[in-house]
Amino acid sequence: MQSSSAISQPVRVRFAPSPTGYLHVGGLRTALYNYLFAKHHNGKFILRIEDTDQSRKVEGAVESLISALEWAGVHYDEGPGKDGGFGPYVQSERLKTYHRYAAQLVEHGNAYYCFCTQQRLEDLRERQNAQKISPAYDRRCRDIPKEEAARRKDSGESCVVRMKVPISGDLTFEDRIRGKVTIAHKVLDDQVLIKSDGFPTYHLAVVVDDHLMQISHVIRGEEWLSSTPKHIMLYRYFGWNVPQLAHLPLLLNPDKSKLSKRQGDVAVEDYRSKGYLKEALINFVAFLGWNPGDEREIFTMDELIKEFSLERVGKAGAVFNVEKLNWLNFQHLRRKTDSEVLTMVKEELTRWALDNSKFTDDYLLMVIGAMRERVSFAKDFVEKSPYFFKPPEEYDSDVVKKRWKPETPEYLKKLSDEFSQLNEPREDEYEAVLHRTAEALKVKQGELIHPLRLAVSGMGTGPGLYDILFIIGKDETMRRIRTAVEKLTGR
RNA sequence: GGCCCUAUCGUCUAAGGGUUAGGACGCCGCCCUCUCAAGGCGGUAAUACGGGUUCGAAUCCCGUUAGGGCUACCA
Repeated sequence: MQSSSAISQPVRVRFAPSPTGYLHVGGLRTALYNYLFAKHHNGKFILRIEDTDQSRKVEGAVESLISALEWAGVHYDEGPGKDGGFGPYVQSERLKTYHRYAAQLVEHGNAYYCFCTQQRLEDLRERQNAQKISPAYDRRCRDIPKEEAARRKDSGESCVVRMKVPISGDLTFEDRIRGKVTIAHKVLDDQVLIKSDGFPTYHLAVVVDDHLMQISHVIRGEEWLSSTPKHIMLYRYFGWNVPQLAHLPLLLNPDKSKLSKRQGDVAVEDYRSKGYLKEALINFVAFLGWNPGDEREIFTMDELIKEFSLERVGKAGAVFNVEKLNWLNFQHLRRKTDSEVLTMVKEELTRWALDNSKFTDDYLLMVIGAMRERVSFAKDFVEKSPYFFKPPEEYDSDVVKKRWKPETPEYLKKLSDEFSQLNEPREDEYEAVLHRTAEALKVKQGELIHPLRLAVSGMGTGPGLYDILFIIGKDETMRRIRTAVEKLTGR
């Protein structure tokens, strides 16, 4: 159906969400694939709002959709607020257009007015279910003479527009991901195109808009695969070229059901607020159903644009697995420059209501250097090593049990005395002193290192002890030793 | 129920007739080491099942099973 000239047609793709709430991670992936495909081919990525269902409209949903996309770096070239000559990009603002094309369909005998009440339709469906036959419209209004239908419509009788589906035969189309798909006409319903409230259904609006907006490739979720034949039929009725089609596999819960709330977070905003990097989320979501064909795993947006192709998109649904997302977050976080991390750590300190101004950039940079290899999230700098920002308030009881012995206070006091002799010591000077002290005490270094770590940090894990001491400084070290000895002696 | 789609380690996936079925996450072990990480090395674990086609099948065909989607005046 596509002539060879269609190949040189500029690439124009769209993401067309309904404004019914937040942006779902599945939606993010669909948007991302469209975006990557567009950018890879120097094409345009268009955002279109499909708000044809008045009852599901949610206030503020468009704004939250756009802000999530922008945050993720999936920027649209055309869409609400960015007219590229094909607007408006909100379907509720295009009602007249849909009516015009629906009228054309009726005119040509490819659609008809249907006056059946919703009550009759319900009864019909009930009867069909009882008889165990597939529920479908019985086409009662299909053969009402045009003049009569027009008269009834003009007299104000409530009606919808339905498309005429051929009774027999079948329809085959080519999907870029799934290959040939065939469906028999007889299992297709005479789909409603214009609802009685005057709004179009998805099926009419999507075809009209994709054509008018010169969409070259329709890349969308698999849930649309079974209604695609109806869309193709409409393209044919209108005499339009069908865009290339690509139906993406779905994103799944761990139990393989369709990804949903209840089983974890599904909103992009949830991941954003949990501290995930957009780079990680994008990288992760891109790999749910696509891979570059080699063993590289860490990709930036630009690299994804460079490598992306529909040919390498898989067919099977993919489980959204947070473990791997966490690992990717770690990978992307460690690729950030120190100054980028610095900005993030400052934000975290503010969030934790810790006095930001108390710490110089140089100080924070030292903390970052010490913790970089140990954190997956920016918030970990504060959560995993709070001792860089305030003295320990308590001491890990397991570590106390294991490392704090009756003679420990005496050792630490001795160490503290030795430290007091030092003048702005560096890491290796602390180390040398500890080494000497251990020898003098005739104990192994571990007898000092572990309790000292506990005393200054309250915990048993973290960066090298001497790094910690250097960062918090001599005075603070001695202060913390004193406090620990007081609190942990004679428990 | 009907129609459509899908099926490789627990998870994401590579291998599009010939491989010891590869990589990554996770998990386990070892090395490194003051702890925890990071890093290095190693291990665990898969072609849903049954038939064909073929010298040869994860790969092609058919069936079964399982999962998913659709079946609205929702998208």
